[in-house]
Order: sequence, then structure tokens, then C-alpha cells
Amino acid sequence: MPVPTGRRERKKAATRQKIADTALRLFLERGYDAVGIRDVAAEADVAVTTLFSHFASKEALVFEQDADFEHRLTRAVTGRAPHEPLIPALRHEIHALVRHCTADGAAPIWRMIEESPALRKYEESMRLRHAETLAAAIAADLGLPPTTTACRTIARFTIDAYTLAREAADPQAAVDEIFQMIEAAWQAATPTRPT
Amino acid sequence: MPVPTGRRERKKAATRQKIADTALRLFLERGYDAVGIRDVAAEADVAVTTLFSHFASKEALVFEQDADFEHRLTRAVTGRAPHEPLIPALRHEIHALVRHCTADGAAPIWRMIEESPALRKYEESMRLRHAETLAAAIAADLGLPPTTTACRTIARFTIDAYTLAREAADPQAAVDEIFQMIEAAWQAATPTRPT
DNA sequence: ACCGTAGCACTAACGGTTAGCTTTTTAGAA
DNA sequence: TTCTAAAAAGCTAACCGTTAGTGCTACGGT
Repeated sequence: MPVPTGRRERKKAATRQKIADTALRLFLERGYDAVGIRDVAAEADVAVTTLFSHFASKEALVFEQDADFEHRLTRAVTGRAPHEPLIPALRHEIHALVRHCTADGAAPIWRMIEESPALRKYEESMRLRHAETLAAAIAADLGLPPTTTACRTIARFTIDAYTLAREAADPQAAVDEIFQMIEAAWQAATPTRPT
Repeated sequence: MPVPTGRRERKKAATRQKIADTALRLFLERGYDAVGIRDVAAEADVAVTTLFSHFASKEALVFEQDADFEHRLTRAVTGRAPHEPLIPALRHEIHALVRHCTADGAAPIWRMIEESPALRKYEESMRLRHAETLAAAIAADLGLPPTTTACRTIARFTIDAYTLAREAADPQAAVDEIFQMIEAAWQAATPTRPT
């Protein structure tokens, strides 16, 4: 039971990685809907049940890489400099995230996601979970109860900024435009304290 | 092809209604996940294929009643009085919608939705579609291109207000609180014109 | 009365997902 | 080293939502 220093973990991680890589490759080659779970499992040389012990669903295979999205957002809140205001910190992080996912190399993946209703639904649901986590982080940072309406609202708005900016003609400009609105909303919510 | 005044339509509508009623009853009796499509079809005395010719998915059975949500929102924009400002009109409509879905009789249904991941995902996706429609209505009303970022943003924020307020301890107060933020955001987006 | 078609039924399947159970591999104790 | 318990992986067979293919029946317009 002590520190599992080990081979097990490495092998497990390797299996997981192999599955994810294989899946993404096949999806991009043949299209998401045209590739079945059984195809991915066969190509990765694992059993279907093994695949599902690593990933909760077919869609989760696609969003493997996006795993640190949630963490980066909460870190932008909890790990910012002592007197740095909240909204600009969020704006800065969303800028980086949007730049990352609109980079050249990532284009085919996001096109695939846009074209598949199942993947879109999955992402939408995932982002809302991220919003809840972010809301809790914001509330904690401000010493408020975790379900404070204003915090949940700002968290949702921030996620909205990410998804809307991604689809805009000029993503970086859209982030700035939306965050001007969020800034105003935040000040309207905390009229007494310019945090 | 002229006005199909008729029995066919009535029968079709009756079948659809019977399916929806049966489904909702079974879901509330035994739980959404515990009832299969085949159960619903059998109890409503129709074939499975017939059920799917009326409803696109199992989840759609639950949101039958909620069909006019989208329409009411767009009407709140396009059908408002000549010089009535946009945001208060939206706020008023969201107030009504939240009151409607937090009414006593509707409680078990919304509890069921909250408890089922599939239903939550479906609703989230549906609301985002509504947001797109609303954004287009707002843009059209203001004579702007349908993908104007500010309009899409306000539409998303409005939908956020609906879903967040529903979950708040005091839904009506939450609507007001969030709409204060939306109002500020809107003014920040249109600094030159107080529409 | 006749014809075209909309609505519905039935069977059979597909694809994602899970349950049940067996086999292999590994970590740590004896 | 050898043994053991548990984690990881495997296989089979199914469940469930959903769709395709096909045919039948009843209705609406002529």
C-alpha cells in the first residue's frame, strides 16, 4: 500500500495514451462518426472493456488533451498576485486558452467537434461543469459561500466568453469585447467593493 | 395540398399527445432511467418506430411541454412596445419563465431532470440553441448582422440568468440580481446608444 | 369509387455501454 | 525466490436508444 512507485502506473498510463492517440488519429483520418469504439479498441490492441475503464465515453477520447482547461482557470483565480484584480486575471487566461485552441495545428480537431452533435453536446456539458468549479474557486477566493449568485454568474459569463470568442471572426478581439461587458457586470454586482 | 382540415391531423396529434403523456407518467412513476423506450411504446400502444417518428429522442419526450420557451423569448424581443428598451423586456420574460418552472406542480419534473445526466445534457444543449435563436432575434431587431458578438453575448447571458435563477434559493431575486449585471454589460457594449 | 400518400407497424439490425467472469501481470510479504 | 492479493486487461453476451427497410391501412382529394 505504500508509495506505488511504479511500473503499474507507467504501463497503465501508456495504455491510456495509446488508446487516446489511436482514437484521435482514426477520428481525424476517417471522421468521428465513421469510427466505432470497436475499431479504436482493435487498432489500439486492447479490449473494448479496457478502453472504457480508461475513458468514460467515446466523446471523452476527443477531449483528453483539454483536461487542464478547468485547472488553468481555477489557477488563474487562486494563484494570481496578491492585489491583482479578478476579472483581468480571468481575461488574461481566457486569452491564452482561446489562442491555444485557435492555433493552426488544432484546427482539424475543432472542426471535427463542431461537425458532430454528440461532441458538441459533450463539450457544452463539460464547460458547464468547469463553470461550477470556477464559481466555487471565485467564491472561495472572496470568502463567500460557494453558491453565491454573483460568483456563479461571473463564472458562466467567463465560459461564455471562451466559447463565443472561439467562433468569432477575430477571437482575440472578441475576448476583449466580451470581457468589457463582464467587467461592467462584475462592478454592477459588487457596487461597494472594487476588488 | 390545400388546407388539410382534418381527421388525420387530429389523430396524429392525439397519438403524439398520448405518447408524451404516457412517457411522462411512467418516468415520474418509476424514474427516467428505469423506463425504457420499449416500455413507453408498449404502454402507449404504439410501435417504437412510431414513437420515434413523433419525438427525436427519449429526452425530447420530457421537454415536450417546454416547446414554447424559445418562441416566448424571441417574442419578448420582437413583439415589445415601440420604445421599450431591450433588457427590461428580457428580464420580464425570464421572470415569468422562472416563475413558471418553479411552480409547485412542476417540481417533480425538474427534480427528475436534475437527477438524470442525460436529461441535463439535453437541456443544456437545447438552451444553447435557444440562445442562438435569441441572438439572431436581437441582432435583427437592432439592424445588426446576426453574428454580432455583443448580441450573442447578451443572449447567452440571458439564458444563463434563466438556468442560474432556477437553482437559486430565491429565484425571483436572483433574476433581478443577474439582470442588473446584464444591464451593465449591455451598456458597456453599446456605450454610444442607450437603446 | 379511385388513387396517392401519410401514418403506423414489424423485424432486424447497428453502435455505445455495461455486467459477469476469467486470465494475466504486478507489488510487496514471507 | 516464491507466494499471494489485487490491479489491470480480456472475453462473451447482453441491454438500450436509435434507425433502415418494408409493407399495410386508412384517410383526403379528385
